[in-house]
Amino acid sequence: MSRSRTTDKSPIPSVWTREQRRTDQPALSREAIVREAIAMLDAEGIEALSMRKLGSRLNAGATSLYRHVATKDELMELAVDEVAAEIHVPPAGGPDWRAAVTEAAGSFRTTALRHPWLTLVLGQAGLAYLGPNYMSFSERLAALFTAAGFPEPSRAIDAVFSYVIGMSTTEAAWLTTVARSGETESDFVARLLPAAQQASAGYDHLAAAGPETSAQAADPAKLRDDKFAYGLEVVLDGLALRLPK
Amino acid sequence: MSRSRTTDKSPIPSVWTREQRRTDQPALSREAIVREAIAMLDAEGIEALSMRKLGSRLNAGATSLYRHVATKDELMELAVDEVAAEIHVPPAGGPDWRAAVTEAAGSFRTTALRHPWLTLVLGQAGLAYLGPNYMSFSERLAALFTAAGFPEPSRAIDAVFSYVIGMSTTEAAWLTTVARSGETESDFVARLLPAAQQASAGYDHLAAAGPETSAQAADPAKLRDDKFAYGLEVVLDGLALRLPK
DNA sequence: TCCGCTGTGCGTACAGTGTTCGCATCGAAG
DNA sequence: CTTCGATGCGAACACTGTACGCACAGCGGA
Repeated sequence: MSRSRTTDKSPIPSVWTREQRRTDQPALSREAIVREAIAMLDAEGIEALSMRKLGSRLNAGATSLYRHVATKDELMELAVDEVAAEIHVPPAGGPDWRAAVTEAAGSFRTTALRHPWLTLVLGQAGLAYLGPNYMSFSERLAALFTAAGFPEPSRAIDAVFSYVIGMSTTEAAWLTTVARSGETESDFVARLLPAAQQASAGYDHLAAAGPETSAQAADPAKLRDDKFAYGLEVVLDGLALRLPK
Repeated sequence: MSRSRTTDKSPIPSVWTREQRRTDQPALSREAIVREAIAMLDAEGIEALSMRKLGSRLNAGATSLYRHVATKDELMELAVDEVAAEIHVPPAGGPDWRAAVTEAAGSFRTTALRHPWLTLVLGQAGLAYLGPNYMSFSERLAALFTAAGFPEPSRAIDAVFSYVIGMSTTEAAWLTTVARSGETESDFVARLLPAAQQASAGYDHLAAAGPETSAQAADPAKLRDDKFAYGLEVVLDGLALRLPK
């Protein structure tokens, strides 16, 4: 049933078969494990990832994974760092620092929404930000903000990216709940609307201020984009005031 | 071993004994369960909470809890809402909206740091923000921002509190890792310093911009306070620009 | 050719987890 | 006294992460 790399005590040990194995079933390796884990996390969510399922996806036993990864937590940190490589940060020194930061922030957000488990792990993670890709992400940010002329670049970065992380976390949680419902975001919003309105009955200011009008159920994704952009502009405006003129 | 409300088929059923039971061992109730769950979460962290342990803490079997709570996830949402009541929001209409928002933001942060599992659950939560306490928290915020004169109060709230949530999540994750180490924050920082410096070797801007100088290991808590306050000022400055003058 | 050695896979097992089910018990209502 | 709905709970199910020890493959040296 469970078969390892060798099909069955290969009768004719030739270079061909061995080559084929190498590419066809690339053995168990840290990279392959992390890659497959990310695929599972993206497809089925964080609570669906178990070492046993991951193992059988790789045609391996669950405990074989532990030869390449110390623990499941470590695997999660590796996954975080792998995904951190997807975040794009424009080169430092460009003419328009706001555009560059906006690009980096947006790239973080889309990455976090593409991998909705990212923020969850970041919220638990021991020291996920010590991984090479996350470090290089931080380094490029530092370069960007330093070149922009901020006297305390790390404080500026923390301000912007705390906002970005907070918003992305909230959005990712929302999208996960939507996904679990099996509906489209619009349908889910429409179905949730009465409950939300009932829950906010008696809260005058919430009802007046809230965006829970049915007109906006039309394109919730655009609404989220706008909300993110708005808050980001707010933070960047606040930061601009601190730039030595 | 495990004993229920009745000590042992009480021989003399009197009002006294019954009264005593009522107050002494307040039976299993949703409130008691949630309260004890929060105590466990605060004391031992989110991964230490299991239905069995919680049950035995309440002198009850694990499965008895399910009479009062549908599922563990639901219990977590109840815990979140319970804790949301601790967040203080000043009354709307005061003369200094910045001070009021600063107070609310700070109260959210200290609550999140007092219950480091809060942000974790918020990041997973289906619709935790529909609980009564969280709703009333949102309502008071809406009142505050509306009275301050913001044309789009919900956007302003989202901007500020995305920042607050992001920063609090990061801090809570950090504090959890520190707590797991069993050391004080200062000691942990000191011990981590060489590793961090080695990890950032070769990253020029990180080394220059980062706060990883040993001088600051002295009072890390104050450093965090300052960082939070700084970012909050940034966001509030950006928001102030949008206030109709 | 054989011998060990090292690295890798995995079957088994352990101590837990959330949750379901059916039975026992109990206080109050009729 | 009987009946009934609410409550507690022991046993069980299907999982989980992971430690341990055995099996075997490939390899460098004798």
